[in-house]
Amino acid sequence: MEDQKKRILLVEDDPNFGTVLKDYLMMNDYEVTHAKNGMEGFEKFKKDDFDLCILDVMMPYKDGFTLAKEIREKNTDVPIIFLTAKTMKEDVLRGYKVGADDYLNKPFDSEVLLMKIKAIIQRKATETISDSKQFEFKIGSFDLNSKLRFLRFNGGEPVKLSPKENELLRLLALHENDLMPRELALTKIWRDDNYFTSRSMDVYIAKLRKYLKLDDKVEILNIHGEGFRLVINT
Amino acid sequence: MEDQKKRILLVEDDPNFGTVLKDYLMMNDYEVTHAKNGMEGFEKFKKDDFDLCILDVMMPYKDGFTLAKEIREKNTDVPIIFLTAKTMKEDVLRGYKVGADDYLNKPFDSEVLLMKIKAIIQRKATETISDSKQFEFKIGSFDLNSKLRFLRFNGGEPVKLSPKENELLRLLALHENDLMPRELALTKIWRDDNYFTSRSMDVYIAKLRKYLKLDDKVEILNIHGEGFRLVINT
DNA sequence: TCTCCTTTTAACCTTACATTAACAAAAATG
DNA sequence: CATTTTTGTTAATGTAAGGTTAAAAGGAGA
Repeated sequence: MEDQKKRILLVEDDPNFGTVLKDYLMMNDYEVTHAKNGMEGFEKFKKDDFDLCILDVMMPYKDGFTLAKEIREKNTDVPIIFLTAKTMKEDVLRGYKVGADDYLNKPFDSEVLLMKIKAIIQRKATETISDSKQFEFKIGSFDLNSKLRFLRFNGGEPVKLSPKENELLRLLALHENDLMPRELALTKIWRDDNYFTSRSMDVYIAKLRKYLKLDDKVEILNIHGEGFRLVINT
Repeated sequence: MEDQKKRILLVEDDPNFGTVLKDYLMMNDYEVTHAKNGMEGFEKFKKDDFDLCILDVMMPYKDGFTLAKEIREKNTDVPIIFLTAKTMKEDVLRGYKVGADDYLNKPFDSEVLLMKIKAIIQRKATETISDSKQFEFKIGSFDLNSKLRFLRFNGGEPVKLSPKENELLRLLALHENDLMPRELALTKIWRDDNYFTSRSMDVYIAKLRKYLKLDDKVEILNIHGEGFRLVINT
Protein backbone atom coordinates (compact mmCIF):
# COMPACT_ATOMS: atom_id res chain seq x y z
CA MET A 1 0.00 0.00 0.00
CA GLU A 2 2.57 2.53 1.10
CA ASP A 3 5.01 1.65 -1.63
CA GLN A 4 2.38 2.20 -4.28
CA LYS A 5 2.29 5.79 -5.46
CA LYS A 6 -1.13 7.36 -5.19
CA ARG A 7 -2.69 8.36 -8.47
CA ILE A 8 -4.22 11.76 -8.96
CA LEU A 9 -6.31 12.96 -11.86
CA LEU A 10 -5.81 16.69 -12.28
CA VAL A 11 -8.20 18.49 -14.58
CA GLU A 12 -7.17 22.10 -15.11
CA ASP A 13 -7.44 24.15 -18.26
CA ASP A 14 -4.89 26.83 -17.43
CA PRO A 15 -1.74 25.29 -18.93
CA ASN A 16 0.71 27.22 -16.78
CA PHE A 17 -0.97 26.68 -13.51
CA GLY A 18 -1.76 23.09 -14.39
CA THR A 19 1.80 22.23 -15.21
CA VAL A 20 3.17 23.87 -12.11
CA LEU A 21 0.69 22.08 -9.92
CA LYS A 22 1.35 18.79 -11.63
CA ASP A 23 5.08 19.13 -11.10
CA TYR A 24 4.60 20.09 -7.52
CA LEU A 25 2.45 17.06 -6.83
CA MET A 26 4.87 14.77 -8.61
CA MET A 27 7.69 16.16 -6.53
CA ASN A 28 5.66 15.05 -3.57
CA ASP A 29 5.43 11.50 -4.74
CA TYR A 30 2.11 11.39 -6.44
CA GLU A 31 1.52 10.02 -9.87
CA VAL A 32 -0.35 12.70 -11.75
CA THR A 33 -2.41 12.57 -14.91
CA HIS A 34 -3.12 16.02 -16.24
CA ALA A 35 -6.16 16.64 -18.43
CA LYS A 36 -6.65 20.01 -20.05
CA ASN A 37 -10.43 20.07 -20.10
CA GLY A 38 -13.51 18.30 -18.94
CA MET A 39 -13.85 15.99 -21.93
CA GLU A 40 -10.29 14.84 -21.74
CA GLY A 41 -10.65 14.53 -18.00
CA PHE A 42 -13.54 12.13 -18.34
CA GLU A 43 -11.79 10.09 -20.99
CA LYS A 44 -8.77 9.68 -18.78
CA PHE A 45 -10.89 8.90 -15.81
CA LYS A 46 -12.59 6.04 -17.61
CA LYS A 47 -9.29 4.57 -18.69
CA ASP A 48 -7.64 4.44 -15.29
CA ASP A 49 -8.19 4.05 -11.59
CA PHE A 50 -7.44 7.09 -9.52
CA ASP A 51 -7.17 7.66 -5.80
CA LEU A 52 -8.22 11.26 -6.06
CA CYS A 53 -9.55 13.80 -8.55
CA ILE A 54 -8.70 17.47 -8.46
CA LEU A 55 -11.06 19.42 -10.68
CA ASP A 56 -11.01 23.03 -11.66
CA VAL A 57 -14.52 24.39 -11.59
CA MET A 58 -14.17 27.04 -14.26
CA MET A 59 -13.41 25.31 -17.53
CA PRO A 60 -14.66 25.80 -21.07
CA TYR A 61 -17.01 23.22 -22.65
CA LYS A 62 -17.42 21.11 -19.57
CA ASP A 63 -17.15 22.63 -16.13
CA GLY A 64 -15.93 20.85 -13.06
CA PHE A 65 -19.36 20.11 -11.68
CA THR A 66 -20.62 18.46 -14.81
CA LEU A 67 -17.48 16.41 -14.93
CA ALA A 68 -17.87 15.51 -11.28
CA LYS A 69 -21.38 14.29 -11.92
CA GLU A 70 -20.18 12.05 -14.71
CA ILE A 71 -17.40 10.74 -12.57
CA ARG A 72 -19.81 10.03 -9.74
CA GLU A 73 -21.99 8.00 -12.02
CA LYS A 74 -19.08 5.73 -12.76
CA ASN A 75 -17.64 5.71 -9.29
CA THR A 76 -19.40 6.67 -6.11
CA ASP A 77 -16.33 6.53 -3.95
CA VAL A 78 -13.42 8.37 -5.48
CA PRO A 79 -12.63 11.56 -3.54
CA ILE A 80 -13.01 14.84 -5.39
CA ILE A 81 -11.45 18.18 -4.59
CA PHE A 82 -12.68 21.27 -6.38
CA LEU A 83 -10.59 24.29 -7.20
CA THR A 84 -12.79 27.36 -7.25
CA ALA A 85 -11.55 30.67 -8.58
CA LYS A 86 -13.07 32.80 -5.88
CA THR A 87 -14.98 32.31 -2.73
CA MET A 88 -18.20 31.63 -4.44
CA LYS A 89 -20.74 30.34 -2.10
CA GLU A 90 -22.89 28.82 -4.81
CA ASP A 91 -19.92 26.93 -6.13
CA VAL A 92 -19.07 25.54 -2.77
CA LEU A 93 -22.60 24.44 -2.05
CA ARG A 94 -23.03 22.96 -5.47
CA GLY A 95 -19.77 21.13 -4.99
CA TYR A 96 -20.95 19.45 -1.85
CA LYS A 97 -24.11 18.38 -3.60
CA VAL A 98 -22.24 16.36 -6.18
CA GLY A 99 -20.22 14.77 -3.43
CA ALA A 100 -17.13 16.91 -3.14
CA ASP A 101 -14.75 15.97 -0.41
CA ASP A 102 -13.26 19.41 -0.22
CA TYR A 103 -12.72 22.57 -2.14
CA LEU A 104 -9.96 25.11 -2.33
CA ASN A 105 -10.03 28.73 -3.32
CA LYS A 106 -7.49 29.88 -5.83
CA PRO A 107 -4.91 31.07 -5.15
CA PHE A 108 -4.20 28.57 -2.42
CA ASP A 109 -1.18 27.53 -0.51
CA SER A 110 0.39 24.41 -1.91
CA GLU A 111 1.25 22.99 1.47
CA VAL A 112 -2.35 23.26 2.48
CA LEU A 113 -3.37 21.39 -0.62
CA LEU A 114 -0.88 18.71 0.23
CA MET A 115 -2.28 18.33 3.70
CA LYS A 116 -5.76 18.04 2.36
CA ILE A 117 -4.75 15.44 -0.17
CA LYS A 118 -3.03 13.43 2.47
CA ALA A 119 -5.95 13.66 4.85
CA ILE A 120 -8.50 12.69 2.24
CA ILE A 121 -6.57 9.78 0.80
CA GLN A 122 -5.87 8.43 4.23
CA ARG A 123 -9.47 8.75 5.23
CA LYS A 124 -10.60 6.81 2.21
CA ALA A 125 -8.02 4.17 2.92
CA THR A 126 -9.44 3.44 6.34
CA GLU A 127 -13.00 3.64 5.12
CA THR A 128 -12.52 1.28 2.25
CA ILE A 129 -11.42 -1.84 3.96
CA SER A 130 -13.71 -4.60 2.88
CA ASP A 131 -16.55 -2.70 1.34
CA SER A 132 -15.50 -1.68 -2.07
CA LYS A 133 -14.35 -4.93 -3.55
CA GLN A 134 -17.27 -7.12 -2.74
CA PHE A 135 -19.71 -7.49 -5.57
CA GLU A 136 -21.16 -10.95 -5.32
CA PHE A 137 -23.47 -12.05 -2.60
CA LYS A 138 -25.43 -15.09 -1.65
CA ILE A 139 -28.72 -14.03 -0.10
CA GLY A 140 -30.69 -17.11 0.88
CA SER A 141 -31.51 -18.76 -2.43
CA PHE A 142 -30.65 -15.62 -4.33
CA ASP A 143 -27.44 -14.63 -6.00
CA LEU A 144 -26.77 -10.96 -6.29
CA ASN A 145 -24.25 -9.82 -8.81
CA SER A 146 -23.81 -6.23 -7.96
CA LYS A 147 -21.40 -5.48 -10.74
CA LEU A 148 -23.73 -6.69 -13.47
CA ARG A 149 -26.74 -5.61 -11.51
CA PHE A 150 -28.77 -8.75 -11.51
CA LEU A 151 -30.50 -10.90 -8.97
CA ARG A 152 -31.06 -14.59 -9.60
CA PHE A 153 -33.38 -16.89 -7.71
CA ASN A 154 -32.45 -20.55 -7.40
CA GLY A 155 -30.16 -20.40 -10.41
CA GLY A 156 -33.04 -19.38 -12.68
CA GLU A 157 -33.48 -16.40 -14.95
CA PRO A 158 -31.75 -13.33 -13.54
CA VAL A 159 -33.77 -10.19 -12.90
CA LYS A 160 -32.18 -6.90 -13.82
CA LEU A 161 -31.89 -4.39 -11.02
CA SER A 162 -31.87 -0.63 -11.42
CA PRO A 163 -28.79 1.18 -10.10
CA LYS A 164 -30.49 2.27 -6.91
CA GLU A 165 -32.11 -1.10 -6.27
CA ASN A 166 -28.74 -2.68 -6.74
CA GLU A 167 -26.79 -0.36 -4.49
CA LEU A 168 -29.35 -0.60 -1.75
CA LEU A 169 -29.49 -4.36 -1.82
CA ARG A 170 -25.73 -4.53 -1.88
CA LEU A 171 -25.49 -2.31 1.16
CA LEU A 172 -28.02 -4.46 2.96
CA ALA A 173 -26.10 -7.58 2.00
CA LEU A 174 -22.87 -6.10 3.27
CA HIS A 175 -24.58 -5.80 6.62
CA GLU A 176 -26.37 -9.14 6.46
CA ASN A 177 -28.27 -9.90 9.65
CA ASP A 178 -27.00 -6.70 11.09
CA LEU A 179 -28.27 -3.17 11.18
CA MET A 180 -27.88 -1.17 8.00
CA PRO A 181 -28.45 2.36 9.24
CA ARG A 182 -30.80 4.57 7.24
CA GLU A 183 -28.29 7.32 7.38
CA LEU A 184 -25.64 5.14 5.84
CA ALA A 185 -27.70 4.34 2.77
CA LEU A 186 -28.83 7.91 2.39
CA THR A 187 -25.36 9.35 2.53
CA LYS A 188 -23.72 6.61 0.49
CA ILE A 189 -26.33 6.13 -2.19
CA TRP A 190 -28.39 9.31 -2.20
CA ARG A 191 -25.65 11.61 -0.95
CA ASP A 192 -28.20 13.63 0.87
CA ASP A 193 -30.33 13.02 3.90
CA ASN A 194 -33.70 14.71 3.89
CA TYR A 195 -37.36 13.86 3.98
CA PHE A 196 -37.66 13.13 0.30
CA THR A 197 -34.58 11.00 -0.17
CA SER A 198 -35.68 9.14 2.88
CA ARG A 199 -39.08 8.44 1.38
CA SER A 200 -37.43 7.49 -1.87
CA MET A 201 -35.41 4.94 -0.01
CA ASP A 202 -38.55 3.50 1.54
CA VAL A 203 -39.96 3.06 -1.93
CA TYR A 204 -36.89 1.10 -2.88
CA ILE A 205 -37.15 -1.03 0.21
CA ALA A 206 -40.66 -1.94 -0.92
CA LYS A 207 -39.34 -2.86 -4.36
CA LEU A 208 -36.62 -5.05 -2.91
CA ARG A 209 -39.09 -6.77 -0.63
CA LYS A 210 -41.14 -7.62 -3.68
CA TYR A 211 -38.18 -9.26 -5.37
CA LEU A 212 -37.17 -11.12 -2.24
CA LYS A 213 -40.65 -12.48 -1.58
CA LEU A 214 -39.76 -15.54 -3.64
CA ASP A 215 -37.72 -16.86 -0.74
CA ASP A 216 -39.61 -16.79 2.52
CA LYS A 217 -36.44 -17.25 4.47
CA VAL A 218 -35.24 -13.85 3.38
CA GLU A 219 -36.71 -10.64 4.70
CA ILE A 220 -35.94 -7.02 5.24
CA LEU A 221 -36.87 -5.90 8.72
CA ASN A 222 -37.20 -2.36 9.86
CA ILE A 223 -35.70 -1.07 13.07
CA HIS A 224 -37.80 1.96 13.77
CA GLY A 225 -35.82 5.15 13.56
CA GLU A 226 -32.56 3.30 12.95
CA GLY A 227 -32.58 1.51 9.64
CA PHE A 228 -33.11 -1.89 8.08
CA ARG A 229 -31.89 -5.38 8.57
CA LEU A 230 -31.58 -8.04 5.92
CA VAL A 231 -32.14 -11.30 7.74
CA ILE A 232 -31.69 -14.78 6.38
CA ASN A 233 -33.58 -17.34 8.45
CA THR A 234 -32.02 -20.76 8.46
CA MET B 1 -36.32 12.52 15.68
CA GLU B 2 -36.00 14.61 18.79
CA ASP B 3 -33.58 12.34 20.53
CA GLN B 4 -31.18 12.04 17.67
CA LYS B 5 -30.35 15.66 17.18
CA LYS B 6 -26.67 15.98 16.60
CA ARG B 7 -24.78 17.58 19.42
CA ILE B 8 -22.23 20.28 18.84
CA LEU B 9 -19.75 21.73 21.28
CA LEU B 10 -19.04 25.33 20.33
CA VAL B 11 -16.09 27.00 22.00
CA GLU B 12 -15.93 30.69 21.17
CA ASP B 13 -14.87 33.52 23.42
CA ASP B 14 -16.49 36.37 21.53
CA PRO B 15 -19.87 36.52 23.24
CA ASN B 16 -21.70 38.20 20.39
CA PHE B 17 -20.41 36.03 17.63
CA GLY B 18 -20.73 32.95 19.77
CA THR B 19 -24.35 33.58 20.60
CA VAL B 20 -25.28 34.36 17.04
CA LEU B 21 -23.58 31.23 15.79
CA LYS B 22 -25.16 29.13 18.48
CA ASP B 23 -28.61 30.42 17.63
CA TYR B 24 -28.02 29.84 13.97
CA LEU B 25 -26.98 26.25 14.55
CA MET B 26 -29.88 25.63 16.85
CA MET B 27 -32.23 26.98 14.22
CA ASN B 28 -30.81 24.33 11.98
CA ASP B 29 -31.65 21.52 14.33
CA TYR B 30 -28.46 20.99 16.17
CA GLU B 31 -28.18 20.80 19.90
CA VAL B 32 -25.49 23.28 20.83
CA THR B 33 -23.45 23.66 24.00
CA HIS B 34 -21.63 26.96 24.07
CA ALA B 35 -18.47 27.34 26.12
CA LYS B 36 -16.87 30.76 26.49
CA ASN B 37 -13.27 29.67 26.77
CA GLY B 38 -10.92 26.73 26.51
CA MET B 39 -11.21 25.65 30.13
CA GLU B 40 -14.95 25.66 30.11
CA GLY B 41 -14.89 23.94 26.75
CA PHE B 42 -12.88 21.06 28.11
CA GLU B 43 -15.08 20.72 31.16
CA LYS B 44 -18.17 20.53 29.05
CA PHE B 45 -16.53 18.13 26.67
CA LYS B 46 -15.77 15.73 29.49
CA LYS B 47 -19.31 15.83 30.77
CA ASP B 48 -21.10 14.98 27.56
CA ASP B 49 -20.91 13.16 24.27
CA PHE B 50 -20.67 15.36 21.23
CA ASP B 51 -20.88 14.63 17.55
CA LEU B 52 -18.75 17.60 16.59
CA CYS B 53 -16.57 20.30 18.12
CA ILE B 54 -16.22 23.78 16.67
CA LEU B 55 -13.27 25.56 18.22
CA ASP B 56 -12.15 29.11 17.86
CA VAL B 57 -8.39 29.20 17.55
CA MET B 58 -7.75 32.60 19.10
CA MET B 59 -8.84 32.47 22.70
CA PRO B 60 -7.34 33.78 25.93
CA TYR B 61 -5.85 31.34 28.49
CA LYS B 62 -6.28 28.27 26.39
CA ASP B 63 -6.23 28.50 22.61
CA GLY B 64 -8.11 26.20 20.28
CA PHE B 65 -5.13 24.01 19.44
CA THR B 66 -4.30 23.26 23.04
CA LEU B 67 -7.91 22.46 23.68
CA ALA B 68 -8.01 20.25 20.60
CA LYS B 69 -5.02 18.33 21.85
CA GLU B 70 -6.69 17.70 25.17
CA ILE B 71 -9.87 16.64 23.45
CA ARG B 72 -7.93 14.26 21.23
CA GLU B 73 -6.41 12.62 24.25
CA LYS B 74 -9.83 11.79 25.53
CA ASN B 75 -11.40 10.98 22.21
CA THR B 76 -9.58 10.18 19.01
CA ASP B 77 -12.67 10.21 16.87
CA VAL B 78 -14.78 13.26 17.43
CA PRO B 79 -14.59 15.62 14.44
CA ILE B 80 -13.10 19.06 15.04
CA ILE B 81 -13.57 22.20 13.00
CA PHE B 82 -11.37 25.20 13.67
CA LEU B 83 -12.36 28.79 13.21
CA THR B 84 -9.32 30.85 12.33
CA ALA B 85 -9.41 34.61 12.28
CA LYS B 86 -7.41 35.03 9.10
CA THR B 87 -5.94 32.89 6.42
CA MET B 88 -2.95 31.90 8.41
CA LYS B 89 -1.16 29.05 6.82
CA GLU B 90 0.61 28.07 10.03
CA ASP B 91 -2.70 27.85 11.78
CA VAL B 92 -4.17 25.66 9.13
CA LEU B 93 -1.25 23.31 9.10
CA ARG B 94 -1.07 23.18 12.86
CA GLY B 95 -4.78 22.46 12.86
CA TYR B 96 -4.37 19.46 10.63
CA LYS B 97 -1.53 18.25 12.85
CA VAL B 98 -3.79 18.01 15.87
CA GLY B 99 -6.33 16.17 13.81
CA ALA B 100 -8.67 18.84 12.55
CA ASP B 101 -11.31 17.73 10.16
CA ASP B 102 -11.69 21.12 8.64
CA TYR B 103 -11.11 24.78 9.24
CA LEU B 104 -12.92 27.95 8.31
CA ASN B 105 -11.67 31.46 8.00
CA LYS B 106 -13.63 34.13 9.75
CA PRO B 107 -15.72 35.71 8.48
CA PHE B 108 -17.32 32.78 6.75
CA ASP B 109 -20.59 32.08 5.13
CA SER B 110 -22.98 30.37 7.46
CA GLU B 111 -24.43 28.14 4.79
CA VAL B 112 -20.99 26.88 3.96
CA LEU B 113 -20.42 26.07 7.60
CA LEU B 114 -23.67 24.17 7.61
CA MET B 115 -22.64 22.13 4.61
CA LYS B 116 -19.32 21.33 6.19
CA ILE B 117 -20.96 20.27 9.40
CA LYS B 118 -23.33 18.04 7.51
CA ALA B 119 -20.59 16.54 5.40
CA ILE B 120 -18.34 15.85 8.36
CA ILE B 121 -20.98 14.34 10.56
CA GLN B 122 -22.18 12.15 7.74
CA ARG B 123 -18.69 11.05 6.98
CA LYS B 124 -18.18 9.97 10.55
CA ALA B 125 -21.45 8.10 10.39
CA THR B 126 -20.27 6.04 7.45
CA GLU B 127 -16.94 5.31 9.10
CA THR B 128 -18.64 3.70 12.04
CA ILE B 129 -18.22 0.13 10.98
CA SER B 130 -18.68 -1.94 14.07
CA ASP B 131 -17.65 -0.07 17.15
CA SER B 132 -17.23 -2.75 19.70
CA LYS B 133 -19.18 -1.02 22.39
CA GLN B 134 -21.18 -3.20 24.63
CA PHE B 135 -24.40 -4.11 22.92
CA GLU B 136 -25.14 -7.58 24.06
CA PHE B 137 -26.22 -8.56 27.52
CA LYS B 138 -27.26 -11.71 29.27
CA ILE B 139 -30.05 -11.04 31.73
CA GLY B 140 -31.08 -14.25 33.44
CA SER B 141 -32.54 -16.36 30.65
CA PHE B 142 -32.84 -13.33 28.42
CA ASP B 143 -30.53 -12.05 25.76
CA LEU B 144 -30.63 -8.37 25.11
CA ASN B 145 -29.26 -7.15 21.83
CA SER B 146 -29.15 -3.48 22.32
CA LYS B 147 -27.94 -2.63 18.85
CA LEU B 148 -30.69 -4.50 17.05
CA ARG B 149 -33.08 -3.65 19.83
CA PHE B 150 -34.50 -7.02 20.69
CA LEU B 151 -34.94 -9.14 23.78
CA ARG B 152 -35.02 -12.92 23.52
CA PHE B 153 -36.20 -15.34 26.15
CA ASN B 154 -34.59 -18.76 26.25
CA GLY B 155 -33.43 -18.57 22.67
CA GLY B 156 -37.00 -18.21 21.41
CA GLU B 157 -38.63 -15.56 19.26
CA PRO B 158 -37.11 -12.15 19.89
CA VAL B 159 -39.35 -9.32 21.04
CA LYS B 160 -38.74 -5.90 19.57
CA LEU B 161 -37.95 -3.11 21.98
CA SER B 162 -38.68 0.53 21.43
CA PRO B 163 -35.71 2.89 21.63
CA LYS B 164 -36.55 4.02 25.12
CA GLU B 165 -37.28 0.52 26.39
CA ASN B 166 -34.01 -0.58 24.94
CA GLU B 167 -31.90 2.21 26.36
CA LEU B 168 -33.43 1.88 29.76
CA LEU B 169 -32.95 -1.86 29.94
CA ARG B 170 -29.41 -1.48 28.71
CA LEU B 171 -28.67 1.04 31.41
CA LEU B 172 -30.13 -1.25 34.02
CA ALA B 173 -28.09 -4.14 32.69
CA LEU B 174 -24.93 -2.08 32.84
CA HIS B 175 -25.64 -1.68 36.55
CA GLU B 176 -26.80 -5.25 37.09
CA ASN B 177 -27.55 -6.00 40.73
CA ASP B 178 -26.55 -2.48 41.54
CA LEU B 179 -28.35 0.81 41.85
CA MET B 180 -29.19 2.54 38.62
CA PRO B 181 -29.98 6.06 39.79
CA ARG B 182 -33.14 7.68 38.49
CA GLU B 183 -31.23 10.77 37.67
CA LEU B 184 -28.76 8.86 35.52
CA ALA B 185 -31.45 7.47 33.28
CA LEU B 186 -33.23 10.76 33.08
CA THR B 187 -30.18 12.71 32.06
CA LYS B 188 -28.75 10.05 29.76
CA ILE B 189 -31.90 8.87 28.05
CA TRP B 190 -34.38 11.68 28.46
CA ARG B 191 -31.78 14.43 28.62
CA ASP B 192 -34.03 16.27 30.98
CA ASP B 193 -35.06 15.72 34.55
CA ASN B 194 -38.51 16.92 35.46
CA TYR B 195 -41.77 15.59 36.75
CA PHE B 196 -43.05 14.44 33.39
CA THR B 197 -39.94 12.70 32.12
CA SER B 198 -39.74 11.04 35.47
CA ARG B 199 -43.27 9.72 35.13
CA SER B 200 -42.49 8.65 31.61
CA MET B 201 -39.61 6.64 32.92
CA ASP B 202 -41.85 4.93 35.43
CA VAL B 203 -44.12 3.93 32.59
CA TYR B 204 -41.17 2.34 30.86
CA ILE B 205 -40.13 0.53 33.99
CA ALA B 206 -43.59 -1.00 34.06
CA LYS B 207 -43.23 -2.09 30.46
CA LEU B 208 -39.88 -3.69 31.11
CA ARG B 209 -41.24 -5.53 34.14
CA LYS B 210 -43.91 -6.97 31.90
CA TYR B 211 -41.33 -8.32 29.46
CA LEU B 212 -39.13 -9.67 32.20
CA LYS B 213 -41.97 -11.49 33.98
CA LEU B 214 -41.21 -14.57 31.88
CA ASP B 215 -38.21 -15.26 34.06
CA ASP B 216 -39.06 -15.16 37.74
CA LYS B 217 -35.43 -14.93 38.64
CA VAL B 218 -35.21 -11.51 37.07
CA GLU B 219 -36.80 -8.44 38.59
CA ILE B 220 -36.54 -4.70 38.71
CA LEU B 221 -36.64 -3.39 42.25
CA ASN B 222 -37.28 0.17 43.24
CA ILE B 223 -35.13 1.94 45.76
CA HIS B 224 -37.39 4.65 46.96
CA GLY B 225 -36.22 8.07 46.03
CA GLU B 226 -33.00 6.70 44.58
CA GLY B 227 -33.62 4.66 41.51
CA PHE B 228 -33.95 1.06 40.32
CA ARG B 229 -32.06 -2.13 40.60
CA LEU B 230 -32.06 -4.97 38.10
CA VAL B 231 -31.51 -8.10 40.16
CA ILE B 232 -30.84 -11.60 38.88
CA ASN B 233 -31.58 -14.21 41.54
CA THR B 234 -29.57 -17.39 41.25
C1' DT C 1 -39.51 14.30 -31.16
C1' DC C 2 -41.32 9.93 -28.84
C1' DT C 3 -40.22 5.85 -26.15
C1' DC C 4 -38.65 3.25 -22.19
C1' DC C 5 -36.62 3.00 -17.91
C1' DT C 6 -35.49 4.98 -13.56
C1' DT C 7 -36.22 7.92 -9.82
C1' DT C 8 -38.78 11.15 -7.17
C1' DT C 9 -42.83 13.01 -5.27
C1' DA C 10 -47.40 12.59 -3.55
C1' DA C 11 -51.03 10.50 -1.29
C1' DC C 12 -53.11 7.58 1.91
C1' DC C 13 -52.90 4.24 5.31
C1' DT C 14 -50.86 1.54 9.17
C1' DT C 15 -47.85 0.86 12.86
C1' DA C 16 -44.72 2.32 16.39
C1' DC C 17 -43.54 5.39 20.01
C1' DA C 18 -43.49 8.70 23.67
C1' DT C 19 -46.05 11.47 26.57
C1' DT C 20 -49.66 12.64 29.49
C1' DA C 21 -53.56 11.79 32.46
C1' DA C 22 -55.79 9.34 35.86
C1' DC C 23 -56.10 6.57 39.70
C1' DA C 24 -54.27 3.04 42.88
C1' DA C 25 -50.79 1.49 45.99
C1' DA C 26 -46.70 1.96 48.77
C1' DA C 27 -43.47 4.41 51.34
C1' DA C 28 -42.00 8.19 53.87
C1' DT C 29 -42.94 12.06 56.96
C1' DG C 30 -43.97 14.08 61.21
C1' DC D 1 -52.37 7.63 61.79
C1' DA D 2 -53.27 11.19 58.61
C1' DT D 3 -51.00 13.34 54.93
C1' DT D 4 -47.70 14.02 51.40
C1' DT D 5 -44.61 12.13 48.21
C1' DT D 6 -43.16 8.67 45.33
C1' DT D 7 -44.02 4.75 42.53
C1' DG D 8 -47.04 1.17 39.80
C1' DT D 9 -50.00 0.56 36.14
C1' DT D 10 -53.29 1.14 32.41
C1' DA D 11 -55.29 3.66 28.94
C1' DA D 12 -55.84 7.63 25.74
C1' DT D 13 -53.77 10.83 22.75
C1' DG D 14 -50.87 12.93 19.35
C1' DT D 15 -47.12 12.61 16.36
C1' DA D 16 -43.56 10.57 13.64
C1' DA D 17 -41.88 6.80 10.85
C1' DG D 18 -42.65 3.37 7.68
C1' DG D 19 -45.46 0.51 3.88
C1' DT D 20 -47.39 0.76 -0.39
C1' DT D 21 -49.15 2.24 -4.71
C1' DA D 22 -49.59 5.40 -8.34
C1' DA D 23 -48.65 9.41 -10.81
C1' DA D 24 -45.23 12.82 -12.19
C1' DA D 25 -40.70 14.05 -13.51
C1' DG D 26 -36.21 13.15 -15.48
C1' DG D 27 -33.00 11.20 -18.72
C1' DA D 28 -30.93 8.41 -22.32
C1' DG D 29 -31.38 6.60 -26.61
C1' DA D 30 -34.00 5.67 -30.94
